[in-house]
Amino acid sequence: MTIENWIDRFKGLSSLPAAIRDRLIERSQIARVPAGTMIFGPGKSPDNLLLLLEGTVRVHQSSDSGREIVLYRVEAGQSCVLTTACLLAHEDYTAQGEAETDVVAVAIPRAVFDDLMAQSGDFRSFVFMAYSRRITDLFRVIDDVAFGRVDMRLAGRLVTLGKGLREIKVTHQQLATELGTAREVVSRQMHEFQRRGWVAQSRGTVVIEDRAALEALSST
Amino acid sequence: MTIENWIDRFKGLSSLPAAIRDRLIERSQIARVPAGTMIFGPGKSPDNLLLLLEGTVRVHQSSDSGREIVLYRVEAGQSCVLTTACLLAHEDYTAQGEAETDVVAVAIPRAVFDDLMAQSGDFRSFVFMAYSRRITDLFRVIDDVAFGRVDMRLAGRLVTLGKGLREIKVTHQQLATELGTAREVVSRQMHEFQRRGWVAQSRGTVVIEDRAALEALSST
DNA sequence: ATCGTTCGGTGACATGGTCACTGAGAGAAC
DNA sequence: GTTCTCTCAGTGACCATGTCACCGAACGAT
Repeated sequence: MTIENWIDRFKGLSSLPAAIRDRLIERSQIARVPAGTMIFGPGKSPDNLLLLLEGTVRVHQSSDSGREIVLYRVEAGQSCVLTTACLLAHEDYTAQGEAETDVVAVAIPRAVFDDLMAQSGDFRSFVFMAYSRRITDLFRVIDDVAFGRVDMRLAGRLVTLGKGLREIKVTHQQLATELGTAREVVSRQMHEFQRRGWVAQSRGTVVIEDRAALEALSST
Repeated sequence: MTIENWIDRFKGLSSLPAAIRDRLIERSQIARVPAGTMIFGPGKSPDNLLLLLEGTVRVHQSSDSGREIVLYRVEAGQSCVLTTACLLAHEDYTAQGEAETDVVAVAIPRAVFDDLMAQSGDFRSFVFMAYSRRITDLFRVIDDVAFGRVDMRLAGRLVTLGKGLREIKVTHQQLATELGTAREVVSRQMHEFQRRGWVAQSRGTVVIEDRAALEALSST
């Protein structure tokens, strides 16, 4: 699949009529963003809707006190759609989005987005479906933070961050940010996981020794 | 203002062209819902977009363990817009909306909503503006729950629930649900507020004795 | 090899959540 | 009015989590 055929990488867009597809391809641009770039954030509202072709965007929120929490990730094949509310409503979010890896994305200008919303029911469905997904993510975060236990959440996060690999490059501080907790709390839990033989650790890396045990704990 | 002129009660809708306004009025219905009714929730996705004319809808989330947290309130002049994502994406939310008072609302059927999204840029702006507001609310909840202190949050909630009145009809359990915490925690904090002379309590009611002190604490 | 920085470990303490139980208040039933 | 019952609030003990202060180990740069 060439990069020009990017539309078919988005499930909800492949059913668009040919005329709309052509306009979309013609009026949008491919953007390449290096890892670490802040894509949107306080005082930096994006003027495009991004559809990710490669890489991931991590969206997180920082508190005044310096603690942070990861809200969700935008993966390849998904869109930064919550920013469109911001984009169209001229309102600033306190959340910020950062390229976690090098990112390749389709940038759809605001005016084109608005046209498509007007002209295509399929595009509207695509957008609302993406909204639905993100809002569900946010509900999940609220549930976890308000009612979840740190050990379960940490175990689950290790499994998903591991993506099936044995070794994860991540610091305790980064894990704390994932969960919205403090580094010391992660250190203590990781120590306990290590004691049980579920993980092995060295500076900046975690090795998963017993994925099943972590999964079991995370779904208690 | 008669109830037929409800459109002008919604800031973002009053600029709609006359033709659209007429269609909207013609194809929507006024719904009256008694206090306590569950308007949407797990397994009950609404098939209308509701615009509130009178009353308030409280949207909250329940955990498996029985604890609950209030996510936001929809007031008169606002819309239950997050449910439209659900409505159009056929996806169930875990959150539920409940009429907190008797509610009078305009019910816009799904098909009409979709037509309006296609035909009116002003309507699209209205919808995205409402989204933006709700999502900002959710970010705020996450920030509070993850990083906030309960004494500050409780003080703030007492002030807003009080709406300027001296006396609030609310139980400790209800206050706990507002904040997503446990009743005992609220009882202890209320005891402390009482000791400081900021509130007086009796069964099921709280009297605010020193609003300024509560406000000061809530914005520490 | 040394220095400076980042990362992780740890103890003491404060805050918040859970559990088990108590008694007080208010309306219903008698 | 008295009693019964149910909801609401208070409390102590304990556990989980967050904060603070500080330490040493690991690593990269020079």
